[in-house]
Amino acid sequence: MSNIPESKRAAILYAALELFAESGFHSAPMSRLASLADVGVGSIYRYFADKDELIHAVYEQVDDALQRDIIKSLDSTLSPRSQFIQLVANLIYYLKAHSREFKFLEQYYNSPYGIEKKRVKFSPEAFVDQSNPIVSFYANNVDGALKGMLFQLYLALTFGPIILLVRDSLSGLVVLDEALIQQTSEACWSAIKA
Amino acid sequence: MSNIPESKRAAILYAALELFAESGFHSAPMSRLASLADVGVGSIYRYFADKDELIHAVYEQVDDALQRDIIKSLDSTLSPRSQFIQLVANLIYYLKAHSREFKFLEQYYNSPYGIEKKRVKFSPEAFVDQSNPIVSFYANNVDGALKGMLFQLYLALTFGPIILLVRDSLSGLVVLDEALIQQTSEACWSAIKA
DNA sequence: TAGAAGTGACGGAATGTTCACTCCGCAGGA
DNA sequence: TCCTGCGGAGTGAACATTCCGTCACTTCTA
Repeated sequence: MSNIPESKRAAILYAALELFAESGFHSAPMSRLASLADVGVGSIYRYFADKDELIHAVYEQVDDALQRDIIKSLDSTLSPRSQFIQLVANLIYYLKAHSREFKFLEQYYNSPYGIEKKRVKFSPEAFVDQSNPIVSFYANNVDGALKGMLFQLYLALTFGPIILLVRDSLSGLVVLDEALIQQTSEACWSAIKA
Repeated sequence: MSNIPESKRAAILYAALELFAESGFHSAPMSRLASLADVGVGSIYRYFADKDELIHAVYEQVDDALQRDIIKSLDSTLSPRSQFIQLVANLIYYLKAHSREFKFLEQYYNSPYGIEKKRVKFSPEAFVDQSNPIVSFYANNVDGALKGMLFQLYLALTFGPIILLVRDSLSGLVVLDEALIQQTSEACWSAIKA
């Protein structure tokens, strides 16, 4: 019950994020994970029932951190336009700086593991949950600044371009500098503003 | 040399598309593919050197068909706006109607298999290839109708939302009816128009 | 033209490899 | 001397790929 077990658990999670992001779930043997985390194979199973549980645990951690960053970037005293542009720009900066997390999330949501999570997080019913700051941004539509679209369409128009662009940036196809990030944020705003 | 071998090859490709789209590359054993295609395991290896070659062959087929559909949908006699909206709407219809192809392509481009293809197809250098109708649409920028952005950004703003929306439609999170498709096309246009 | 011999597509059992997961003995603290 | 967290060899299952006998069909020959 000391914090040593927790730090071992943390080491496993950290190594798992790196290995999964780099190699994909299917090419990340538990044995390789063990040596990367500097831990015996058996010890991994002391903290996680199986590989699936480990994958979900990594997701929870990554998602928590991302969520916290997004919330931090929203400032409801700003105009809707400024609020939105700040949100998009911040998100791009974050994902660019956390490429492991980005790659992991992409995999997770595109695998059987993440399907259920996606459904819960992004369903039309989730649109009612005002405690989520992103949801409430779209739902409140302050001053009628937005076009008045389906929640799903807002999400697609906002996150779709971001995802592709960050992907390209990680592949080296594009240099995501400040100017480009600004331009992207504004273009996304054009797509959803009234 | 009769056409029987070719039709067996075609049967394997067809079954592979279905199986890969449904189960993913890693959960699609060759044995299951064989029984789905109504073929012996050994026969698959008569037509394809290994699983990788098969995956790439499926990709070529799927991509060809998609390319042909896109080209068909472009009509350079229309205004840039109409041309673009038709392109987007058509693409959404196509992907919605060809969910197997869509799922396959998503997997392919997000796996080690497709990385090289993506680099070749979507690199900044590809922006010069005027024989590709999509490229020339952005590159020519008739009447200065577009904002004048990086090729990569055009692609992200156009295809990003489409991909997310079609994904949601396939998960049943959204009903992609004609009105929504129209709305999406116009929103994408707002993002890139001058 | 009957039948023998050759050809190559085909199926699927057999093989070897890779992995997730288990089990058992060990080290060190109480 | 217990007890507890640990490591890593061992186990069995799943899989890609190979190998070889079978069979339908063609070509040759008397």
